Amino acid sequence: MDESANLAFQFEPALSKEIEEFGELRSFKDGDIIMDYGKYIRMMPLVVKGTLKVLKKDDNGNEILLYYLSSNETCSMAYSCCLEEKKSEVKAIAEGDLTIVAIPHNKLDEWLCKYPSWKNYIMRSFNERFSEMLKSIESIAFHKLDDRLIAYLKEKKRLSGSSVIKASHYQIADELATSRVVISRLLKILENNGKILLYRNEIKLLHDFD
Amino acid sequence: MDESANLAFQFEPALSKEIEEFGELRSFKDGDIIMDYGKYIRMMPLVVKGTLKVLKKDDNGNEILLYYLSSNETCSMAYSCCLEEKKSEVKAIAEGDLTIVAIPHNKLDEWLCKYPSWKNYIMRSFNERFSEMLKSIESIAFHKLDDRLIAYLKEKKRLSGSSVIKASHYQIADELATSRVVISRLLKILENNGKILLYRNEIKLLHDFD
DNA sequence: ATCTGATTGTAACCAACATCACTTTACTGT
DNA sequence: ACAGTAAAGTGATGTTGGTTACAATCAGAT
Repeated sequence: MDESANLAFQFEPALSKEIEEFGELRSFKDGDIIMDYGKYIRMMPLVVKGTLKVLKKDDNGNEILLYYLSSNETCSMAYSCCLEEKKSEVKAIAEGDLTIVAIPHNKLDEWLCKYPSWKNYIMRSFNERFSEMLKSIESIAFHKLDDRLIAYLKEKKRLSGSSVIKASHYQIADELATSRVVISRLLKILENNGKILLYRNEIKLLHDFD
Repeated sequence: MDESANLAFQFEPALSKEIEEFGELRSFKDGDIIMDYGKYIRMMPLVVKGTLKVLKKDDNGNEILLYYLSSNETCSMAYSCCLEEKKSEVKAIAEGDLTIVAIPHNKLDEWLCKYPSWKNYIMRSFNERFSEMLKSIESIAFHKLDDRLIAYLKEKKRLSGSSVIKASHYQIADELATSRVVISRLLKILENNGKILLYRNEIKLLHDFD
């Protein structure tokens, strides 16, 4: 289990060994669903490589982006769900190629007391997720759509490492919980201001994209 | 430490004893600040009696309500902050009379492995807070202000156990991150529809308040 | 009793965004 | 090359909620 080596660095050797032994390395392709609404979760995913997108849907079927998980991060929601054998309240989708280590649920609790580095990792994850959710709330409650769109594009750039973002206006609208028409309009304004270039299923961020 | 007896029921006896020994019972009055932005948190509050209001403020000074904590609940944010000696990202205010048990931060980690009931309590708390935050995001992102106002009034009723809500329009506006004028308008509509009665600093929910 | 400040009511106006309707463009498979 | 489909552009129009401004009302202090 070579690829998980980058995960290992932050864990004590004995734990790394256990992760190698009990964790299952799994690969996914763009759009594959790792967690889904109402489904039970029996393993906790640690992201080794790639990006995992976490979404929340309401009763009317509207979906909104909660946060992205990248290398070495994990989904705290999954953790709680695993422990209590609860159904998932969120959906997690692979964004591009994705590799995770699936930790079986019975190990989670065991390791918590056995390995301080695991406990710290879990606690830090909880904390990071809270922060992300707070940012999310702040963004939705206080910022206008154009700001949120810019923040969204920046985040995409950061995660992909590329200033070319591959997504349709429709997908973006979905993740920001608005309509395609609105996104098209705002993107067009950004293009007119010389911030981006628009292509089909592709947005190129220009140099002075702040 | 008599009043914490209601907390005790869910913990194993040995832990209850430790809570009695190391926890400090504290009382607050309406409006007292238990946690504040940027301040370090050196103890974790368990709510014994009353209600604790948890808020988040953005850079521009806008504040929004995250959730309420009532009896036997605790603030997971505080937990993470305590562990890592981090500054608080949220503010917690007493809503009416409030009694808490303050758990010193050095015990948190110790008990986690020592007492399974403590670990379960903490994990359940994390989970509940995540759910609350998800609800909050859902509410802000997908529901219109009138729905959110109704939900807010219902929650107030649930927490206080009374269908008379004591709050000014201004306070409500603050917690829903909008302006006083807007809240006054919506409340007046509810009154005209026979759902509520308005008084100064007081709102009476009528029977068919759905 | 009167003054003062906080609270509430209300009208008018505006910006942001949603929604609808339709056109144009770009890609895909045959 | 052409049809079919998905994506994107764009105008018109309605709704929600934010803002400003001002009047009316109430409660507590002097």
